[in-house]
Amino acid sequence: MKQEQSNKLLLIDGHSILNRAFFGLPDLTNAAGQHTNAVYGFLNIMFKIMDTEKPSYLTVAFDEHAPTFRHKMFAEYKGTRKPMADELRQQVPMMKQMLTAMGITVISKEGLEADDLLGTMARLAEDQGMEVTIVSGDRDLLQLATDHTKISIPKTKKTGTEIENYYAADVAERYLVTPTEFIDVKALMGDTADNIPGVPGIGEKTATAIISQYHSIEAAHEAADQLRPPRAAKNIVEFYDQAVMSKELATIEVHADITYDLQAARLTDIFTPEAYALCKEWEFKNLLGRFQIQAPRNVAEDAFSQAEDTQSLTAFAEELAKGQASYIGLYLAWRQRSAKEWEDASLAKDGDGQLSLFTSQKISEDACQEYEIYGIALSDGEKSLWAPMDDISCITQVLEHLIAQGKRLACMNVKEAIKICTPHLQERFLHYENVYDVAVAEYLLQPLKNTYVAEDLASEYLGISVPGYGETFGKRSLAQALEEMPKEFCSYACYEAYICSRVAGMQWESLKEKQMDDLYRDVELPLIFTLADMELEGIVIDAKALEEYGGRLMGRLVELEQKIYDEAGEEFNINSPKQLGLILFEKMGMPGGKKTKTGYSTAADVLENLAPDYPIVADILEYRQLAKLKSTYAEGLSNCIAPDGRIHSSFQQTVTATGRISSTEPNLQNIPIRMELGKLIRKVFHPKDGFVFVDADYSQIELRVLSHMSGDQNLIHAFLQGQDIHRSTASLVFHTAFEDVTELQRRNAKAVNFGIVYGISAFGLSRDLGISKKEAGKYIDDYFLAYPRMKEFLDGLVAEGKEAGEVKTMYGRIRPIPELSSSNFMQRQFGERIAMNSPIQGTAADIIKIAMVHVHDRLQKEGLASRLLLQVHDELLIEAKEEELPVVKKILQEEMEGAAKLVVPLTIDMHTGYTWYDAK
DNA sequence: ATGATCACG
DNA sequence: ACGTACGTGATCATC
Repeated sequence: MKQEQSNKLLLIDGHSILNRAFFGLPDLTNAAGQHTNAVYGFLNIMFKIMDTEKPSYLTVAFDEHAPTFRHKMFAEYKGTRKPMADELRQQVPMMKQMLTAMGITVISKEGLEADDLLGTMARLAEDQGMEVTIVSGDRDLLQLATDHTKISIPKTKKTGTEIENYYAADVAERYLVTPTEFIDVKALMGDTADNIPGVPGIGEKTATAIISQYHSIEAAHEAADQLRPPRAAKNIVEFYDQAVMSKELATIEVHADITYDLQAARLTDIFTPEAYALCKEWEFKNLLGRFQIQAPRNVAEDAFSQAEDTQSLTAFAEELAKGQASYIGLYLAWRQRSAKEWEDASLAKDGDGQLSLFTSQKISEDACQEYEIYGIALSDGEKSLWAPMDDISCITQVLEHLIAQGKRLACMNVKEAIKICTPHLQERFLHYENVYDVAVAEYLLQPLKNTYVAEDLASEYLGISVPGYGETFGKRSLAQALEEMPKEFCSYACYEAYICSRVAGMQWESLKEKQMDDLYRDVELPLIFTLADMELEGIVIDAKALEEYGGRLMGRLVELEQKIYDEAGEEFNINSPKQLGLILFEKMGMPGGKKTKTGYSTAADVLENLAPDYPIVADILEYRQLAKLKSTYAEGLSNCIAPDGRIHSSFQQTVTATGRISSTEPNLQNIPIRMELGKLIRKVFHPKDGFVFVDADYSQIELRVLSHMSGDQNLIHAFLQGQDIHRSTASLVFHTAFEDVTELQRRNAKAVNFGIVYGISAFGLSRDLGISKKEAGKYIDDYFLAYPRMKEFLDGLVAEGKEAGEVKTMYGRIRPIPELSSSNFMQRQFGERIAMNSPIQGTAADIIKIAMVHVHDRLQKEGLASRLLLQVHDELLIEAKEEELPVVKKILQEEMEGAAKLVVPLTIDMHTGYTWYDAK
């Protein structure tokens, strides 16, 4: 950023602004669990002022010891003096680190408050003819305002940050006293937060009135007999010494004994690579745009060579193969066609008879049909190379060659590489041993990150800054980027390969340190292959049946819509919660269950309470249900059917905080089952000809995991006896003989069991059961009496979470919990529930992942045609060849139940059928 | 882009 | 005094 020459000095009251930012912004944390909101807010305020002021000099002043600046900070915070919040304290050194990285002068001095530093520097600078701006959230600084020193006070408002500016004249206008007199006003009225006693009985109004007339405490004292409120007059005399002392305390030092080298505070470019790296690390994505940094040159640009043809690529690859590097970074560029493009392609080809290209058979023969390949980047951790290439066989040739040399391929997305490189019927040349997924490994180390991209890894592991895809290419697709910015594209691809190759080894060491190397090697990495095959396989959908289903919904929806309009007396958008709320609660005057920030809540549980009294509500509920089924499932699924007649959902391995996998485009993990009408959707999921579905789901896996991890004998006993677990809980909690447990008792006990797994809270349980919080609390107490080890275990998890900042599953998967160190009670409470839930949910997730890998590998090893298609958290769906049915069932039973050795047995329920509906 | 709602485990 | 059950993703409306 080019600085205009000016004689402007910007001074920032560091702690004050940091504090402002901290309380003005919601708690932000980065993936590493660091709190960042204050630093982020500070930078925003600083940039905003710099943009308008364009100063040539800048200095930030801090108090020497953070706790000594306690004062005004918490004055606005209910007047109580708490220790500085931990989340804020942590950010003080971070802020200084950022400022230092930006080359900004940071000043602090033992025994001096920031106020005194600011005052002194301002005077020094003004004496040298500078224009000074002091930024602070503290109005006490107004006493420093002159004709050449401006006090800027940022205000965080809804619309953004607004800044109030005060020169001496502005102070006089706003407060009716001069900046110097402002001291006397404060001395009279006092300030508890600052330990300034003031004069009793004199508040802001009286103080201002007195000083604006007499201009100083001394003068007011002399004229005490004329002072207006008699009580003030009396007290000014009686407490005169105290008033004088207060004035001394309130006065900011402007001649402090410091050396301040103005020239050293001259601004150069603050957008340095170091600052950029910090912005990346702390995830200040909005600020990155301010940095002009292009691909940094510290990775030796000239090391990148560009190959135009396959031959030179092969030559380079051979060269790489001879090298010593144990990891070869790999970056495959691909673009998955959208459903729309498939549609267009099919239509276009329809006329000239090439539709067969997109039939199911063709695709299963050569899954690469799905991709457009643009090229490949390779790196050995020193040199990198990008080779444009659209023929997958050239790529596989090179990779096979590298693998034959014993190299390991490290890349950002092994699953896609597998899908691209491994046509179904060919023997797979990518194996567990010769690939390494940098993103999946990073997910284990930092499971809370939103994205796993090379540039973040570069700054974390290598300390270098690389622009992200969007920074260079904006919203361009890969194809557009390659077309319009070939040079940058080359650089980008090369960097990605370079980073993967460099990071892999370091990351592996981190995994070992954190004792997650086994988890990675034995579970997550093999799982990549399992998921790739599941995605390639897809699941057959009966498109016609799906359309009929949608049609049926449509018919009823039209009826309901009209009925609702009639009942409401007008037409409106039933899908709009806002409009619906107005109709129900204002126009029709229903008793307002008020909720949500934006207005009335119209959520199902609210409407259900109204349904018995208002027929329209029942219709709306039915309408909602049908609309959901139609848009999300009937239409949503239909849009995802590939030309092969199947749906190829994506399974995400780096998304959830607990270690579960998730499913997208479409989500096949939330297909309706609870309501019969929704469950019917499952009839459109078919096995292919000659195959049959086998669906196996774990029975109570989370409670079994809990019984194992807690070691509670009562829970273990129930599982060992094969008892109905909710009935058993009811029996123990309600002191009822097992056989005499009522349905209601069982239902309540079931809710309690859920509560335990979720991280119990009386409120949550009471809401779920529709009972009072007190009753719910009693249930919980009784539960812990019945299961003595359970409280100990759950408290232990919370303690562990607080101690280590993270909790672990049985297999060592970690879940950081920054919420536990929050000063916000609710946040902390949330953290405690996470600490209780994550090890349980996560261990169950680990176990089914192990089962998936084992099932997948056995199907493969035993040469079966049956395939694993879906995972739904505690359930696996297999498409089994009919002849293989017995062996498939055996495999499922053995591998799912044998996936973990717990003190209680793991059991599954299994069903077969010719639709997913029938297999449940 | 965000919030509300609702589908699943 | 506060205001909550844990984990996801898709859709629609609204900003």
